Amino acid sequence: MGTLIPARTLKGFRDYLPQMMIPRERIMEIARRVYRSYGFVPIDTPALEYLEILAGKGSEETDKQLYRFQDHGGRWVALRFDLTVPAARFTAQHLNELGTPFKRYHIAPVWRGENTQRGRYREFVQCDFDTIGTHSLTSDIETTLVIHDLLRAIGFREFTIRINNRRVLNGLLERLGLSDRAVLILRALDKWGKIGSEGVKRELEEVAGLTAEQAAEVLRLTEIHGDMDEVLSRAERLVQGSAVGEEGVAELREVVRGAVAGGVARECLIVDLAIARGLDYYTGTIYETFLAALPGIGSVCSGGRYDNLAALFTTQPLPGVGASLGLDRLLAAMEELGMLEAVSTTAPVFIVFFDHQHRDDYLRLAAQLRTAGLAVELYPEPKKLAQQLKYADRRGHRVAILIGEDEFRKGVCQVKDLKAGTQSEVPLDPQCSALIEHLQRLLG
RNA sequence: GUGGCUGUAGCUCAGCUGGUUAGAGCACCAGACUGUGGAUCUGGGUGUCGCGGGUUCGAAUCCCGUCAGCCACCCCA
Repeated sequence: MGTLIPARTLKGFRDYLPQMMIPRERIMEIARRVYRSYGFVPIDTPALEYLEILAGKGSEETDKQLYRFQDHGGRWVALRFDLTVPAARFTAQHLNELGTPFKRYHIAPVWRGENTQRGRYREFVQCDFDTIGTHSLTSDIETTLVIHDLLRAIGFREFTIRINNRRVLNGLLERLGLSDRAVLILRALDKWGKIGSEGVKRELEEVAGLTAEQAAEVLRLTEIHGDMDEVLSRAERLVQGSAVGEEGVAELREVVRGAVAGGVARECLIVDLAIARGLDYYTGTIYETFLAALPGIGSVCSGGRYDNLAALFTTQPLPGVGASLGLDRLLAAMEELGMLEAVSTTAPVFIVFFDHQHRDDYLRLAAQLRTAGLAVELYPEPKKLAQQLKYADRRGHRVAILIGEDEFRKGVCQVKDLKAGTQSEVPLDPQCSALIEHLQRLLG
């Protein structure tokens, strides 16, 4: 008798049980459907890349979080920490076959060796979509529309897409002569929602070394709230004199107007001059999306515009814009909000197994129903009826079909609605057309 | 990565300052009910007290280490 190996998973890595995997796949399917409805096309890339492809591409922080090691051939390799850098490499490598603008989506796991927390894992799935190879703000607008459609399709009504433009921030900092400290300032500013004006002011002065007057100027960004048009005009005054800043405000105005014209509900869209996060490569529009019911979990869909994604891989400039839905974080939120139905079956129809003599009949019936597009599970053995029904009920099957000796003799079947508890007798013709019709009506 | 909290049954937890065979509710399994689930009743504990070591006559309880989860920082999806 050997020693058992403890069954366990690594910190930040998880198993997915059916009741988790079913909604997970459902959301991935929704994301695919929404992306495709805008003409985005799927791609995939390897999980593992040459280290030099990934190292130093995000921020200092993502560099630290990079899983890296030598492979069996002595090559230095790393697991991708996002899908954007691999997309840059991919686009540079296949540019001639792709042509621009290139709209791709990519749903795949990424890895970051950081400390874990609720909604924060070391392996998680991102659902990216990007439009590469165009400067047009139409694509920024479309990105907003996709985020909006996506969250609505998943079932959210109350969420806010916070939108800003890096140029607005850069313009303001330029005007204040603080461009060299942009990173520190944006980092401090970004904490506003958490530590408040006083906290940000302190950090601006102590960490970024701003004077009290400069800090106050920067903080004015956070004081601008309310109506979008009002926010935009005030932003305009704030950056007055800076060409970059004025350009940023103009872009922001155009994107917001376009998004509303394209169908984004006004209450879902907020111009928030204080959002600054995102990886260092963003240069224009930036997006963050928060759930009204659970803002604490962080942004569930972030992104932005970058001027030159693939500068390190090709001399050809490749601007682009896109965003990424954090599937695992979103699911953690939905679980906390009780939005996940406890279903652990993928087949709405359940066939009770009465009698071994009739196995072929059950198999034939199941096949006919599947041909009609219905997902059907046949219980594998003639256990007690009560147990089979209990099993079907627990799993979340919607209807059970009962055919025993009596039914076979009469040429009918019992169709039991497991949710309503009602049952009706349906004739069994050779094509099962009456049954199929009945089931389709029952299942909507 | 830094600091803190937690870890007892499938789940939520109780188990006082160390003391005999480790408990509750829910869930689960079996039966009452060999053709009707969610209800009721009866029966069943389903457990390496996360793991390893130490202190002790004796450890779920105290100490150290480790693994994991959570919280804050950091950063981010």
